[in-house]
Amino acid sequence: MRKSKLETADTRRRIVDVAARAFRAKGIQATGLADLMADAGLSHGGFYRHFESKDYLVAEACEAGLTEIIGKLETAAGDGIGHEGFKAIADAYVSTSRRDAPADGCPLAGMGSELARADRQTRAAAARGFEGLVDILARRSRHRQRAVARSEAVFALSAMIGAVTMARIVEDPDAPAAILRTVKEHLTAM
Amino acid sequence: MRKSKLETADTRRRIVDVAARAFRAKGIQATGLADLMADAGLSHGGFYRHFESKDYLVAEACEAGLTEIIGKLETAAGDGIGHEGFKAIADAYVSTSRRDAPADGCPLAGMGSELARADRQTRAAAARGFEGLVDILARRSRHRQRAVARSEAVFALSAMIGAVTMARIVEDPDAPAAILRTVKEHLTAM
DNA sequence: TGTACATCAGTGAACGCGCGTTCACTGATGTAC
DNA sequence: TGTACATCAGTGAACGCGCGTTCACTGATGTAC
Repeated sequence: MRKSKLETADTRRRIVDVAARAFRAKGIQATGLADLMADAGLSHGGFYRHFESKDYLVAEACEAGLTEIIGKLETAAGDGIGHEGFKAIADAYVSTSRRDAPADGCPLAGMGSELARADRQTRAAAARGFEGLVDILARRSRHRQRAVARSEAVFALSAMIGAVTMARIVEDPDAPAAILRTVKEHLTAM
Repeated sequence: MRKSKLETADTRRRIVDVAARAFRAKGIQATGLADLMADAGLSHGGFYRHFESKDYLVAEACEAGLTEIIGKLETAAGDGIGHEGFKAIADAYVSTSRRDAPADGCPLAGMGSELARADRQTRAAAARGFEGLVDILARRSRHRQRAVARSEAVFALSAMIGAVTMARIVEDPDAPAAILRTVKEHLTAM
């Protein structure tokens, strides 16, 4: 049953991908390894051929999810190097479609409060992702001074994360859209 | 062993209090009923004399935590009816001491991503709390028009929730304070 | 007000269940000659 | 290049554990007369 090195690497990648989606959509604790492995087309016993423990996978999945969303947002910004790009990123992040698809969204919004209690490696990955997001925003700020641009980016990103989190909690069908629209307006006016 | 109605009501209140603190600090799923009951000075078997299920307690604890934080923030605002009050609330919410004491903090920041996956009752309680927080901010806005004041409050609160969540994730000992400081500056400048 | 009985708050053992993790096994892949 | 053996990816059953929930029991409280 041994698989080739290529297949092995592919399997590992598949597990991380599936996990990155599931953790964002269902939460870290609520996602069992057996379900994860089944989604990746494997039985659960093989998990430990690829990862030392669930925690190690969590850290990698967190990193992968953040890399993915950063890529998507940069694509959304297009060649918008200036403030147009900033607005495009905010628009893409704080969107109803993203709210309704947490599996494809930002790990910081999808599993924020769980990340605060995760182990060091996972928190470090999340922190790097946060920095990355701050960066792609700051580079497109209206402000020339780096410190000011970064400061604005940290504020904007905090609002974006908070808004998407809240939009996913609120029950009333109109409320989430209202929260997202409101935050988006303030962000584009920055 | 039957207890008086007064004692019964007191026990129930104690369980909700203990739960409201534990859920914010350790997360909903990570908090077991047995631990909770032990913290309240009881054995776990008696839980179902007070609540139909864990989910019912979660909803009540969420409501209690939000009522508590709203009260604290109004106290922090003092008689600051105007914009001074707004700044005082932002200051109290986005503070290092609050970051380091999630049990006493805001449920929306402490268990945000778990709330997004909670049942209808809990999400409704969280939504009411969000509205309450928006209200105490909006009432102290610089803006006269109600709609504008509310819009500003939604944006500010989103940033506050996101900032505290992120400040709890980030590893580097200086970074959380930097995030909170940055967001606070932008909020007070609103 | 006093008595007899029903109620029920709290105890502690037990339940089934799903979790993360381990393990013996299989057989294709990788490697050494 | 071909052969013999070691490696190890994946399987599926099993592990101990802690979870939410149930239950028989206890005795003090509440209630009906």
